[in-house]
Amino acid sequence: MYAEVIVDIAHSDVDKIYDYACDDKVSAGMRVAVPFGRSVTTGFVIRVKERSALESEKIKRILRYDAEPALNRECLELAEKLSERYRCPKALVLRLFLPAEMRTGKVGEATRTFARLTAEPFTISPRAPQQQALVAFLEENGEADTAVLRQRFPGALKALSDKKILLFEKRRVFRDPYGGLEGERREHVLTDAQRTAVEQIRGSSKTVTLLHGVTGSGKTEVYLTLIAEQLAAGKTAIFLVPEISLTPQMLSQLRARFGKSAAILHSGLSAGERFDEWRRLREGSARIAIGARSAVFAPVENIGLIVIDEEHDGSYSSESAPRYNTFDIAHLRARYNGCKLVLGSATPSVETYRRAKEGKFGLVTLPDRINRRPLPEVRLVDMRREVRRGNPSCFSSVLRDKLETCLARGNQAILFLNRRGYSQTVLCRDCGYVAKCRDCDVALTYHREKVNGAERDCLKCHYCGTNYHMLTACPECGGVHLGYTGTGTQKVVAELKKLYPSARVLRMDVDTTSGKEGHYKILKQFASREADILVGTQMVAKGHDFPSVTLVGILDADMSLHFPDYRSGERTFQLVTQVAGRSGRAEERGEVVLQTYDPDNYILRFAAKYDYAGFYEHEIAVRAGAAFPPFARIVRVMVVGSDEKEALAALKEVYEALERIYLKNTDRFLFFNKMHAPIKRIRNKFRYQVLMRLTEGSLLRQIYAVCAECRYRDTLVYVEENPSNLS
DNA sequence: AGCACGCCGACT
DNA sequence: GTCGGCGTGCTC
Repeated sequence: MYAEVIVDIAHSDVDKIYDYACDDKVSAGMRVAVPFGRSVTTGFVIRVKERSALESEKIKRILRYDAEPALNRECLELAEKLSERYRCPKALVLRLFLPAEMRTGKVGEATRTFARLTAEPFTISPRAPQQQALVAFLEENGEADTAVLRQRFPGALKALSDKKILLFEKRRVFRDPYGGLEGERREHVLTDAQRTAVEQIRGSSKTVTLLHGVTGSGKTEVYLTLIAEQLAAGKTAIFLVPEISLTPQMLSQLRARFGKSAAILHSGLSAGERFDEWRRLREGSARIAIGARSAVFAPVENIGLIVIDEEHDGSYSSESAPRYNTFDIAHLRARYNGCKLVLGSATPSVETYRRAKEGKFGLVTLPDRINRRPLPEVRLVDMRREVRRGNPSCFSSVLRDKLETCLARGNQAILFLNRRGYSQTVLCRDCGYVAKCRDCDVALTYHREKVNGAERDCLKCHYCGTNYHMLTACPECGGVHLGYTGTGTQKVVAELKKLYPSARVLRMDVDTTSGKEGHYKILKQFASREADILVGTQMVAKGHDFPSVTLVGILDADMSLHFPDYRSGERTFQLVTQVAGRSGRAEERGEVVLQTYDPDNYILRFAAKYDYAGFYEHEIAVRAGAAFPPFARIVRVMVVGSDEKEALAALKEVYEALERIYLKNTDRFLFFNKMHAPIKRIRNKFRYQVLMRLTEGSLLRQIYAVCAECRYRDTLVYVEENPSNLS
């Protein structure tokens, strides 16, 4: 027998099939160890065959193989498609299907030792109550984990073991990442609207259905009902959420509902736990995979439903090779399994909503919050008038009034500002110098933090993370008149403390949420009312449910509006709607103050009225008029390298190859040019781009092929489709 | 990815 | 004369 093997080396030179001799126990999908060159490598069997076309003296033998296949038929076919589609080595795609722990081999199977009583007769001294108790415990339970026994009956375990009264057995166990996270089981009563939604999705003839429900409309209950149905029918399910939504509350809710049939794959797990969750799915003892983007590759078979919650969320696109899109993978898997794919959002992406309106996707709507609770009222505040009235602070007088009322009533408030640090930039008022990072073409942000009670200030690069000492004088002209522009979350907190010394303020941004449970700690503190005001960046906008929050302040709604990106309007609408949705989720009606320098902006106007349909109609007309996606495709080829000369050579080569495509197909191009990337350098790597706008996608294959050909020692060339970030 | 082979510069 | 630089090419 011969096995066709892909070696687990992510390099295009070795991205081909190698034949190895093997015995008949080897099957497709298995991981194998093979001699390769003069070393031994891991590989994946993609096919087994009777004979090989190669001369037999060239063929080596498989050294070792796993007991059972790690990858099923579906994974192998999907991997093949994806490596074609993204023009990347098959090894790179195959890795997506396996937990990283499996490759590094650092994690083994966990074992526990279980003890039971011997069948031989024995007696125990009445003077040893611990030993008596342990024996009684085992008589009742049959057997028990020695770790438990050691803890409950200290000392007795060793004594009984020495007397040969106990028999031990070592067994493989799955690590349980939820230690004590049992959550309480509760009734799941659907509202009429939810029941109708469930029926509509169930009855739809379409593979993909968009569940468009306003914030607080109870979409999660709809997903869970549909998932439970599939489990009852003996099928499996995949439930995808943005990483940040995997809060302990959500996990315990899922655990309470689905018990151990749910496997949760998230970044907070230890390597061993993640590995075991993956194995429980592969072996079928867990049948729902819940997790962020990468869980779309979960090793489940016979899928009955795939859900992508918060469908519009940017975290569903992979930022590193292979740059896959979660929806594409989910769609392929749904079609392979003949099951439904549900996309849920209060603010669907324009692209998704368009496909739903055109009838390509089913469309199901939850127009009201649960129990018809009203959405919070949004007040647009014109910050230009505040400035004219002599209020230079980042809080309008309206916001201050409402904050005072909110605090006086014992409620909580959330203030949202999408900029971390204290001030955005530091500049010299004498010569105009702006502090910049040494390794990036980026202005530094001023940070002022309390560390162990002492104020510490520094300059931080938000692209590479480097810290610099704060300036005392301008390095260019020696001037000492330094100025600060742009307010960040740290400054907001400082101002709040000045205005309301007794208010307890928490800050949530990447600087306060380090560590694997960083988010959770802050959210828990706020939920248990250890603080009155939560100040944060966009991470405060996502799906949290704080019943006491009755006021949301959006300090600078224009920030994301003026990003040089065709999706900035869409993103602003989503952000404003999502963060506004945090207000008034319980009995008391919520309020939102939306501060802007552009109060007539249509995006903000529609967001203030929660008018998604209005926003969509306007936005789609703008996109059609300007020939932007979904009416065109933006393709950016990035050339990134630390050697400027080599990067430029790569740019020249790839540009010339792309130009040949362009010249043959000018009718399909709306734009074609090469240039510096807007940020010319990040982490000391020079960045260039070829930017294209195409009328349709048929040339993409050629573009990917051209980039795959362009190989340099130290320069990366890659393709981005409709990039969400053009920096 | 490794690792060998192979062809040109400064050294005991 | 040799040691060693890393460009090029191969691994079933």
